[in-house]
Amino acid sequence: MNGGSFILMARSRTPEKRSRILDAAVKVFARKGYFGARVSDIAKSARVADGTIYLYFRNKEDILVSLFDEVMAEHVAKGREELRGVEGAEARLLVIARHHLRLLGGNRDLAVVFQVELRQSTKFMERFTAGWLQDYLAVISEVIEEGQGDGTFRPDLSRKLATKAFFGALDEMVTSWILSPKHYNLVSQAAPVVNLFLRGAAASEKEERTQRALAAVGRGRR
Amino acid sequence: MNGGSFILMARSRTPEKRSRILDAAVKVFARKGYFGARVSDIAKSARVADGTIYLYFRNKEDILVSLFDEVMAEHVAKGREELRGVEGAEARLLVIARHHLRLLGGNRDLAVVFQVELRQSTKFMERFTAGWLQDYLAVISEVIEEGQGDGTFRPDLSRKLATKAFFGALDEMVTSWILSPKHYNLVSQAAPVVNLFLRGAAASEKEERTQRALAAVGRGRR
Amino acid sequence: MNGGSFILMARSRTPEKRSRILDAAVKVFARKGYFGARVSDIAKSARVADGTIYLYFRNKEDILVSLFDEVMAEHVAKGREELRGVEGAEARLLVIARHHLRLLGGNRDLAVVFQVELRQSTKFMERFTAGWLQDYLAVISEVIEEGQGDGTFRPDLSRKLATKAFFGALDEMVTSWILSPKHYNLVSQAAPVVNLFLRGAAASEKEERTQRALAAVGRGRR
Amino acid sequence: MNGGSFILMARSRTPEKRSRILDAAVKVFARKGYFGARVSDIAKSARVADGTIYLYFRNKEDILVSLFDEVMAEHVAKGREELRGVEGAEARLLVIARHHLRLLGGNRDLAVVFQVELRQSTKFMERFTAGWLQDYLAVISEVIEEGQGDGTFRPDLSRKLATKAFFGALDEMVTSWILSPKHYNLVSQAAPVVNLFLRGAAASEKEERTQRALAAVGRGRR
DNA sequence: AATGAATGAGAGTTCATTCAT
DNA sequence: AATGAATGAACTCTCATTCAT
Repeated sequence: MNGGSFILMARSRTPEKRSRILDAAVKVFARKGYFGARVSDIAKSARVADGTIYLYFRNKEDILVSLFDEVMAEHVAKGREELRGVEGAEARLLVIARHHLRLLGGNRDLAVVFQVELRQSTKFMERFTAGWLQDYLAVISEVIEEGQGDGTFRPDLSRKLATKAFFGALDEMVTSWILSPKHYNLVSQAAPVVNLFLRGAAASEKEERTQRALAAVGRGRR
Repeated sequence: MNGGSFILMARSRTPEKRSRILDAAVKVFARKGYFGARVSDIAKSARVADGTIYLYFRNKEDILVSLFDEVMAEHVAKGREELRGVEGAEARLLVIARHHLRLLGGNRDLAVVFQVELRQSTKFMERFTAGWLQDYLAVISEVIEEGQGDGTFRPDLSRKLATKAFFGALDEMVTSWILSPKHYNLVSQAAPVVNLFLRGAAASEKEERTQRALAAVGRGRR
Repeated sequence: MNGGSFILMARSRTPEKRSRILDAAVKVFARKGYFGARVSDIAKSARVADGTIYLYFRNKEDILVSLFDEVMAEHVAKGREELRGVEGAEARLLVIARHHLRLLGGNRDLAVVFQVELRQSTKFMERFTAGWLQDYLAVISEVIEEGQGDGTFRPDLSRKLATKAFFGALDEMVTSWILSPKHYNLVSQAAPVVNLFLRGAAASEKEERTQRALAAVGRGRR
Repeated sequence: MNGGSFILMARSRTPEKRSRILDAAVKVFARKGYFGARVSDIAKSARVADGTIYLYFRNKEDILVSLFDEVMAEHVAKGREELRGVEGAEARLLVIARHHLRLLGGNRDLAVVFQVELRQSTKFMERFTAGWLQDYLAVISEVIEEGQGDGTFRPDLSRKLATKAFFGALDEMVTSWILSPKHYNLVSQAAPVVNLFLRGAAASEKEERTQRALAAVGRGRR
């Protein structure tokens, strides 16, 4: 016998349906925003009844929070995994940057939800900060500490500040990418961002001298 | 003669009342979030009737947008002013950073609205991006261009990317400050952020050698 | 088997509930007027929640319009039915008059809604006129045409004008009945109205002579 | 001293301003309907301040009621005047019909207000019925009585019913004219309406015989 | 008398959540 | 477990009316 039975079966809660709801939620939240999205929109998009949502999630907010928690859990786990095989603070920062930009650059809707919708309110923000972001920043912070420990990074650098600056730079790459009408590859920005973070924007003294000379010549020519 | 006019005048619409509403809105939006805030909350906080709000603003959204536009207009104008008296790309970046962090570090509620509430939805974000943020980033970008022009900054640097990274770093300082329970001085982070942006996190080669030596000694001691 | 189905079914939208809302609306509109009636009044009277109304109707206006459309659809259909079995323009006019006065004379609330509330604004009026009234007048017009065709009615009569006059007379009977505190039988006016419409108010010449004589005698007596 | 004084004069309430408000009200009520019209719309159209309206009228409803009362007072007075010089019930009915259709046919906005807006609600309707309509119908009724007295009108006619039918016919002419996109002359319908009212729609017996003969010939030909 | 800014009650509508089936 | 009709709290915005000037 197959699915067509006369006997009513208590179909059990399937994790597949749960995922369908979360996937639908990403789409709907990305298009309409958290407050603009109706639970019934998500239900329709997931092809379930409105009430079914509440068998899997406590309420609308729980959908967003679960979405975030689950994506982050996997993301952080995979990140630690990738990091395991890599030596050196600089290389590790690059891994982190690539990992970060790959996740969001690969799914615009998810990126919108993470960059925009999750920052809806201080309530979410605090949850975000107290939870995964803390973990996330801790990973970066550890790498920087390691770099300072082995002399790769400047010892006079506030670890906290550097961590925030690095994260902030990555974050802005994503936000900017979301809002840009152009469809460029986000991951390709990983290396340049890390390079800038490591070497800084200023020319080295030697470079600077060369540069100035060239600039002078350039001015002379005109 | 001033107040004593021959012309009979009804109570007139005062700009003072408008400001009172905007100030109240900052407070209320910061505490409850844009969607959580009721127009009547703002009215109560501004000590006006609900309907009065609509004499000064088209609707709730217009309050948030006006708030943002007006603060930004003043902020950008003052910023350009400050920049006028300063020479050199590095010094100018510092001015920008201090200006940015001073504005938001001086008014936590305003900072919350700018960092969190204005990013409510892609609708606001796009308005934000298409408008003031563009101007804002343009100012940074010009300074970087200038720095590259006179040899202060590395010539191999994507100006766009550097601009985003710089803004992203500053932005993250503010967000982090908002969400931190500690009440540290935000402006004091301007110099370190600019320093990191200019010099990078990596130790210079000379430093690196010294560092490694010290690190080796350190390890030996334990 | 009927009610006991194998298919699981949630509480389903019943047409019965829709009717209950329409019935309630007639009552409430009649008592308070369209603008004076609150949607919540209708909901309460129909013993449903406010929101339920919106499962069956797009908005408040749609209640009134649906009410009208549905009553008219049935009324016109039944009218055509009744007319089918009747021969002769005069008899047919009587059928129309009785049908019209029976509908409204049998339900004072409905009559109020039709005579008063539906004429709220030119918006409704135009809808009314462009739609059902057109049909309604067309039926009358056809009967008059028929009467003129077979010589029963005067050939020198503007069909349009006669139609309007007949409808106007009926309409006024209803309006007057609504506003009268007396509870007389409205249908009983059908025959006199039709008689007046057919024979006119003026005495025939023969009658007139008799009448004048009698009148003269009457005056002499006093 | 003239109007141009430095001293503030208590400009006295001018009847001219009152009329301006009433004229404006007719326009605005006609275009937007009573409920759709805002007091401020009327004020703007009358070129006075919102508050000024309340120096001349108790409230919004009072504007409509005053409008109606004043127009009717003049209309009825003029009507009685016109009637004074006319002898005979038939001629008098014609005078009434022409007078009625002239008033409303000469001012579409006023007609809209009278035919549509004044029938907003049973509240207005009752006021209308209890007041001027009563007077108005009384005039018609008297003429009919007179006609019955002198043998011009059929004695077996319910005076009340005939009055309503006559008024209803006229009323429908106006309503129909308002809603028609065509701009025909309303007064020209007075004579045909009165003729129909007096002679009826039915062919006289003699006519009927002729008619039938002609009809038979007509059918034969085809 | 005139003004028009200010008031605040009020109502239509939406939608997260519940629960009978 | 799944459904989706039903619920009703909640909120924005409008506008008649008031009243300080």
